Amino acid sequence: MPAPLLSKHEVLDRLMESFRSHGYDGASLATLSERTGLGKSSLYHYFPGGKEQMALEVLAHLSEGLAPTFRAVAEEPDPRRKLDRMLKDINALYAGGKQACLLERLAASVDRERFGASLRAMFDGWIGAMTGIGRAAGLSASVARRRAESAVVRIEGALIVAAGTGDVGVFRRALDEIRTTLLRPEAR
Amino acid sequence: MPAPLLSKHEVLDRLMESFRSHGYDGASLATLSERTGLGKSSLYHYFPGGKEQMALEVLAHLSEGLAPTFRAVAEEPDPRRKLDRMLKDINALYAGGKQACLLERLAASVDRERFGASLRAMFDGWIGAMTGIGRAAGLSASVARRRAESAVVRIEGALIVAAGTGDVGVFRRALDEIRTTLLRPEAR
DNA sequence: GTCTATACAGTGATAGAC
DNA sequence: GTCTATCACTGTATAGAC
Repeated sequence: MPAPLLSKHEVLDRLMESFRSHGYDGASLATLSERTGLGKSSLYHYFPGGKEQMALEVLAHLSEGLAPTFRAVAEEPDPRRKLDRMLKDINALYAGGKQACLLERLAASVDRERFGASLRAMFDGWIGAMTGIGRAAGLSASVARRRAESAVVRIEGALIVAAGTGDVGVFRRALDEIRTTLLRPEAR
Repeated sequence: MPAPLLSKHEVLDRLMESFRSHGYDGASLATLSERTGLGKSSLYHYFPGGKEQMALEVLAHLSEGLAPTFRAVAEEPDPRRKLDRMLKDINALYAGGKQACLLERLAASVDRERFGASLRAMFDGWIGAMTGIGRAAGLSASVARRRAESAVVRIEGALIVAAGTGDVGVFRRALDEIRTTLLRPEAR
């Protein structure tokens, strides 16, 4: 979208990075301007709705960025490899537990109500994708769904605890736990 | 501490409530002043260090508020009842999943580095208390500790996902999962 | 499209009267 | 101890030149 420096893709990447590291309330237009290299005016040219619109578009951008992972997971026939692919991409997305989650940052913001619908859609899509992995492994719908929800819960929680304790090992152990439990056969 | 209206205990309660609902960055001195009924000057009279000091003292206040629970859990002889007591108090603290966690809010703030040591101590204390429950049930130190960490991770994550999806059922299910798995005998 | 300049409310924080 | 008034600054957001 800008003729000159950055593509819209790159701009959204940098905005996302800013929101993730500073939080939505903590990211000022000054930081956003600095990180993107765009003046405040240019920022408003692209996002007339201000910070709120930026966050909304960043959410959509993240959703698009996640699509290839979800697609690859859906197309991979082997359940075990579905899960490995998902966990690998998640580990990369959060830089091994060092990077915060955009969804959490927005869910904790003062404008959270404005993001409600988008956040819900993102969480549901994510849990849905994890549910699909369990289903492919032969789990019942209810168990697959319950475990998927638990997996997403652990990932979000691990990021918090890792940040709070300064120990990214928490995140690694959470992923390991998911790896060894998500597809475990149901007891009967 | 104030001769007139509110005790320091009550002031800290209200500050905590403000930080939890608005986030650290989202809670302005104006809101803090309104919620406590204290003018900004009075606020600075009690907390010369400003917002940062308020958050630090609120953390200490929370720690004191949690002490009775931890003590009761430690003194209760039956492991099962230890756990039930802990989960009951946690459920109350977070209002069944409707209230955010102060630790998360501070860990996500722009001033997070200033809270680092206190946050780490709080998380460690919490995980330690949960570990004690597992130990009392005969679990090995390593398993008890791993499960305790996982429990705290789930609680934090469930609060995020519950807020993001608008479904407090997530929180209830997370507590249920902890109730049924934390003390499970180790496989051999 | 991007720049400089700026409006104006709100921010954290302080001073001094009472 | 609390008030009113105010500080310097940053916040989001716009206007208008180029």
